[in-house]
Amino acid sequence: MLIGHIDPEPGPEALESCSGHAHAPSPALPSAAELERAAGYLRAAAEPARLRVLVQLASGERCVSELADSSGEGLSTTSQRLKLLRAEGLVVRRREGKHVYYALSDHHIIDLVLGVIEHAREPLR
Amino acid sequence: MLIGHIDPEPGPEALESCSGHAHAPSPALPSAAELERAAGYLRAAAEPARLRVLVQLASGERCVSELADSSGEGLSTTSQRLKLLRAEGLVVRRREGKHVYYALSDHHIIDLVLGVIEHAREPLR
DNA sequence: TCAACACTTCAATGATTGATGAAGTGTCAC
DNA sequence: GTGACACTTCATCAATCATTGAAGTGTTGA
Repeated sequence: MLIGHIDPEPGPEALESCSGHAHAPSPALPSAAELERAAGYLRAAAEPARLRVLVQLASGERCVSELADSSGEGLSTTSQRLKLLRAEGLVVRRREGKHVYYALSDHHIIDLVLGVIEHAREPLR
Repeated sequence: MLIGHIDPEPGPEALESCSGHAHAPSPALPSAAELERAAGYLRAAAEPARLRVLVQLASGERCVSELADSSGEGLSTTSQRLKLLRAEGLVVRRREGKHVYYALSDHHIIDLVLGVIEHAREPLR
């Protein structure tokens, strides 16, 4: 499969204009703050253990000990993971009695998580 | 030392550790390999400098020195970044004379990149 | 009040990562 | 061939990160 780029071909005469900067600049290059924030989302999800938590949360909220049990790791480790995910805005927290329930913060996160998992399941390029 | 897990063996049907909350069993929890691969995609994109490269490539292919110039960093640094992105399968490489052009490998990557940037531009929760 | 429970935070440690200059590879023009 | 150019790889170093036990916080029920 090939590419579906906005600019499909580099141009017939644009073969040597590499050092000329004659390229059309990207439509709206994100600001440094936007890049930082977007990278933060990705970085938070970019670890197998945290990603697994996100996948679990995609089917509904869970409390910390449930997540700890299903991962086979300690409460401290799990709590630290959730803290990071929350700091980046991927999950939200809700206390109910002695338990604290975590859930994905919005549908964007669900899309991101399910999308990347689906991509990982596709046959290799 | 005694503070480990207190659960005796969970019965065949006792899978929840919280107060009897029954939720749908996670539809298809990804395998460890799938999680690793998906996390690899995310990790590769999860850095502002690399993400900026991906955004630039979303509007068309670029050669290494172009990307180095626009980032204000050295060729070596830029090349290492592209190598990582290529190792994770996010970009592809094409040589043409003295130049090497990089492009996003498929539309999934474009969707991922543009999606997360769009998310980062939304108002804060 | 006290004990038990469900987390959370702290601090230390080992592992991973990103940036960089120097050296190496590949291509072109002469 | 030689030199110039466009990268790529190597080796090193500083910074960041994930995990863990211990200690701390908050809630419930006796």
